[in-house]
Amino acid sequence: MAGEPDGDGGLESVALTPPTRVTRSRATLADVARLAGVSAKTVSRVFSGNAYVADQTRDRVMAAANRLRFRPNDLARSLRHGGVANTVGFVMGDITNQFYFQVAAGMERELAKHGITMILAATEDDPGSEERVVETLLNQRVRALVIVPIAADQSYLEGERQLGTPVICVDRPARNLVADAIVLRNRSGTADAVRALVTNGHRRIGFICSPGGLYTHEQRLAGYRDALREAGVTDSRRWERLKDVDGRPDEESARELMALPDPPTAIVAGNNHASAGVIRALGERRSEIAFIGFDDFELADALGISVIAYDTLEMGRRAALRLLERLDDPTGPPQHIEVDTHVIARGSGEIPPAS
Amino acid sequence: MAGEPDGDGGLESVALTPPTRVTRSRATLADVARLAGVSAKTVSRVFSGNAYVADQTRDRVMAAANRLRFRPNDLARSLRHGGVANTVGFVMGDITNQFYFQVAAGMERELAKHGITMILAATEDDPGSEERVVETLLNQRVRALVIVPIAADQSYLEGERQLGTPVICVDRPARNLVADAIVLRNRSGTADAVRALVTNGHRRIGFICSPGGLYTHEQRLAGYRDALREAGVTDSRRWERLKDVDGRPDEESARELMALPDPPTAIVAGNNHASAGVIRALGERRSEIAFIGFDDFELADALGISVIAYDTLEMGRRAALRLLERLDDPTGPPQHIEVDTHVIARGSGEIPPAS
DNA sequence: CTGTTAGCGCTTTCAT
DNA sequence: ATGAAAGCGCTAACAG
Repeated sequence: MAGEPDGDGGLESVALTPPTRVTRSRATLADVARLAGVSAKTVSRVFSGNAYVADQTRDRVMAAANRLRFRPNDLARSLRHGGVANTVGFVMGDITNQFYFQVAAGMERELAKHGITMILAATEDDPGSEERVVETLLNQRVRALVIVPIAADQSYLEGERQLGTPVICVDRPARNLVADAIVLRNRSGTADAVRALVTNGHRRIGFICSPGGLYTHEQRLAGYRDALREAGVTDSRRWERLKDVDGRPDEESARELMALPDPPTAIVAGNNHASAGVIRALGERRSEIAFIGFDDFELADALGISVIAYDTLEMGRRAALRLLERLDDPTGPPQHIEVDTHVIARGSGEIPPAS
Repeated sequence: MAGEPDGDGGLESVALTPPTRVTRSRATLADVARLAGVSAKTVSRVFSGNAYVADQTRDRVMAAANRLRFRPNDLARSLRHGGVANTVGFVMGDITNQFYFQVAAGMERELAKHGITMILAATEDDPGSEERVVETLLNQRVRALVIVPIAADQSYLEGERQLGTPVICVDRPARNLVADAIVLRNRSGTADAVRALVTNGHRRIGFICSPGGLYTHEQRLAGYRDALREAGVTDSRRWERLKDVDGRPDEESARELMALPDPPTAIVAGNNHASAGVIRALGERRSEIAFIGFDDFELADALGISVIAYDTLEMGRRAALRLLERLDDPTGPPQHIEVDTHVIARGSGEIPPAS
């Protein structure tokens, strides 16, 4: 029992710490202070950085800290410091959707620069779970919340906002809550694509997108209609296929359009799932019918597929920047920020109508 | 200025909330206790769930809590509870790589079932930043660490492990650290694909993959060689193109192979970047040369590209499960877990050699 | 069933 | 430049 089996004697007679505990527990500020022969506050000063500590004292503290593998406890630090952690919560929808993760990536990069870490949570696109998930994050005292709203209503967050927790919505605006929103240029972005097709001579242009009812999809549908109205096409409803309306998956919708007596000469997909469906449906006829899809995807360039693209990382970055501004100054009206979209011409969207 | 321009007046006179305080601060347990006329501990019991509290008392507490918008502070709770938070840290490499995010997704889903939240951090594939990033997480007292190792050595984590923080490595094993590892069946998975090509009559099979030096890529290369050796092909080195060896990007490597006097009749790509390069290089000749790529990708099915696939979510899930086991029982030897891979035949890999 | 006391690890006063 | 005491919000360990 006695005898210092681990040979840490020999140094400046540090018999201060108990010999050999079976489960060595983590060293605390006080442990370091004891070993260094200073007060806890001095150790605190060394680790907080911004304070006057004599170089010699600092060295002694650091030596003791390293020896004990001391690691400051951010939990305690945060608690003492107003009870707010140095974290930000991000509430995504379907966690396997890479769009959300790209947003998360953009956020993380920006937040990391400011020493803020990100806590992740997912609603799995279940409206009912949103409030519960948000609560988990709030209980962890995140400094701000970035969410992709899925519940019908975000008014439950009003109290938090008043308590000083900024809420930033991504991809869709919040409902019944004063919050900043970072969304895509959905409507005019889609209109741009349709206009390009019209310019190229197309008049019969299909629009395929499911599910309906989502903010983004509604906006894109509106953009599609805008452009066709401008072009004087009055019967565009005939070419619209929205799953919630007709209950058909996108691929089938595309086949259906192609089977019409006067099939569309061009098709626009409202998201990348719809794109996949259309591309499958087109099959060998990919070179006959023009196609543009909303959302870029891997290898789309290698395959010559034109898309309405945007910088997903940028969305996250903007969310993070807005959030940092809010932390600095919580006042001011909510901002509605649109992230730009642009049509990338890769071939499929430039196919002229077969005459 | 006055006059409620937006007309949200007229609703049920909601003057319950105090008029307008400039900075209302967050309610604490003590506040709730005071309002409910009970002790703090009783409120604590109500919110911890597992304790005997009279129904009537509970109701009174809940009423007070709701009135004050009370929200338990997990920071304080964790501090009191051994100073360990209910979080797990995940250290990814390049945060924009969707592979890592799929892993994160699988983890999140499993951890969420156990009420554990995930904190995210990225090394951006910079070996030098790994230790710093890990430190940030450890200071937040995560209960466990899941990392995609990038630094040359993980021995700096040995102390933490001894202190009871499990470390799980994903995609690559750790070096100089006792830690569980969840990796893909890289070697035999690649061999499977090459064997399928051989069975189909191919003998000249190219392998393209960059960068070299990574564990995963080395394993896959070894699998490729295994299968060719089995088939009695002795000059396979001629068909290998590894960026760190020849400094060429994958697409160029593929063109180079195709330009040989006796070009390969089949090509295997060692990761999805390499796949993109090969597909670009193949271009119109996609129907002549067989191709199989490691890593599945979006729309690969729609495009008829055969791949060596695996369940990325499963990787994350396995990491989470292993982690939960370790939390229960920190002892036991490190496990090396391989997640299965399988060849998905979609056409490109089944093209016979041109004779 | 409920309350009191003490303290988790740290930092903010205020001294010195 | 350093230290002592108090307390952030919560919960074990005891009472009662």
